[in-house]
Amino acid sequence: MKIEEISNKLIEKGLRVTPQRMAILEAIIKLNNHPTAENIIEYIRKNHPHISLATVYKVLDALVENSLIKKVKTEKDIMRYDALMESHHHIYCSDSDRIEDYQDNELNELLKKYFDKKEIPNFKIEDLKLHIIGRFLKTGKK
Amino acid sequence: MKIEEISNKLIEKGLRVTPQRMAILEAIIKLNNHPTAENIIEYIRKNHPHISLATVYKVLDALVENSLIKKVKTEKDIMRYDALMESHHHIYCSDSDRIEDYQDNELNELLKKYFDKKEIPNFKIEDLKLHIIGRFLKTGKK
DNA sequence: TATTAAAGGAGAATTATTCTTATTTGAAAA
DNA sequence: TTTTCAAATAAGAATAATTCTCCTTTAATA
Ligand SMILES: [Mn+2]
Ligand SMILES: [Mn+2]
Ligand SMILES: [Zn+2]
Ligand SMILES: [Zn+2]
Repeated sequence: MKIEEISNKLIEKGLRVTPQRMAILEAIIKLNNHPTAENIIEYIRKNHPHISLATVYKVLDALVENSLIKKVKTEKDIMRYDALMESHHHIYCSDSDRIEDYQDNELNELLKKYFDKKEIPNFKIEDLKLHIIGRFLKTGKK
Repeated sequence: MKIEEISNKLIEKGLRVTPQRMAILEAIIKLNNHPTAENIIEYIRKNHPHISLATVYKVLDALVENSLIKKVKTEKDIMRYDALMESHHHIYCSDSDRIEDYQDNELNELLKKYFDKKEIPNFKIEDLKLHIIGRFLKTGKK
């Protein structure tokens, strides 16, 4: 992803392009593995050592608010963020904090078809996210 | 659920039966809608006004540790708990904090069959939880 | 009833996040 | 280009959910 593509994302949403926003959005995209605010700050400080914690949190909120990133659900007291905006699923490792994306159109269609047929009374489905929980096998660990 | 059933759950796990544990486990079962620690304390204080916050958190941990309750994933900085231990899915309301259980064996079998066929490389699935996100319709609101 | 490891209570500490307020800055307008 | 100013950032204080520490109480066993 080029730097210009990142600033275009901000411009499209009517957000001012600032070095902080560029760095944070770039960090989430580059880090790629559902980083925490802490992970993002650590990454950014290499090139941008003076960024403020409060700015990071405010920028993250603004990016979520403007649909440039998403929050990831966890059962920990730490928020994680995701730059992949297409609706997708997650693989959760049950003995570490690793979270991987899982994109599978066949599954999406299977689910869509299922809930077209079997409606939930008084409920309008907007999104379906499967949490796939289990263990990564040690062979050839990523 | 009778009071004796609740103490039996504790005894089966080798946990000592204390009034605090009874009250907390009963609260989660009775409240039924994925309460927060705060919700639980508020409920319990009616009959048990002197329980300590620290105790509530410690008991919740012990109950999770011993598989008597589960943590519920949210994208908020507040933990929620669930007394329904069978593997099940959740309906998340996108404009409130409401979370409802969704139990559907047909869906479970569909998913199981799907992932028996389509394996994820180097990954052993232990559980599948669908997050159904959307809106409850106002008609006959619960 | 006595014993004792386990559990609870109280309040301080921690920590992720939010707030406040002064300062700076991106970008539109002149 | 310079001016303007709403919007954004920095810094540190505040907040709030949760955890910790340390002392007291108690459930279960003998
Ligand atoms: Mn918090
Ligand atoms: Mn917290
Ligand atoms: Zn993702
Ligand atoms: Zn549930």
